[in-house]
Amino acid sequence: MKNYFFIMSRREIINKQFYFRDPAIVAMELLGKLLIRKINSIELGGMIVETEAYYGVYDPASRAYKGKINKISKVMYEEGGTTLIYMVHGNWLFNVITGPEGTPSGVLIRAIEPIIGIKYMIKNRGINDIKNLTNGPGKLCRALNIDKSLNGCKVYDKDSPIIICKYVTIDKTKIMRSHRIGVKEDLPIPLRFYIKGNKYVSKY
DNA sequence: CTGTCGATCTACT
DNA sequence: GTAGATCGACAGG
Repeated sequence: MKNYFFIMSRREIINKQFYFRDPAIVAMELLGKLLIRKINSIELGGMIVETEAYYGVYDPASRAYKGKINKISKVMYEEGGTTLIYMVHGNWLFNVITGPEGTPSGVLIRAIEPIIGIKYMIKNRGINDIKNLTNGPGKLCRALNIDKSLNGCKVYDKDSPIIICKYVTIDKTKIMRSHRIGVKEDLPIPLRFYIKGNKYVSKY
């Protein structure tokens, strides 16, 4: 745990207003932030290196495209900074809601770089390969022991089991964007953001 | 690359 | 009750 004191000295939870903005802006600015999962007294976490933005009702790839039709799309209407977790293809995916209450948009966290509690993540994932620990949306949920019981948490609340903190600032020239992965019908603008050259990004 | 396994929800029998 | 769909992961060739 070589950077432990550095990390702790930097720890500062991002305020609620951060999430009350356009999902693409939030997705971009979440790169380089620290995602921390608290389980009793232990902590697991890492730096966010890949995200995707989703625009509620205007977005055919969004679960809220057809309105408040199920549990997932209802959570999307909650206020910014709320967690949204749902199952796809047998994997939990972790999202953070953006915008004020009533605007169904959010950011999918696709990959993190493991930093805190790596040995516990190895245990949760059942593999030793560090670079494959959290380089995918389903993988990072398993590594951090995230499931639907964590739906509706506030990532800006210090007592929440999942929080997001300031960490490092990513140089604009290192922020790359592309089209989203796995969606059948994407919007014309690229909404996937990732850190150039980071080896924990899921693809490319 | 290709197929299989996967947990949950929806929409029909 | 169960088939079908879904923003993945993995093993195998």
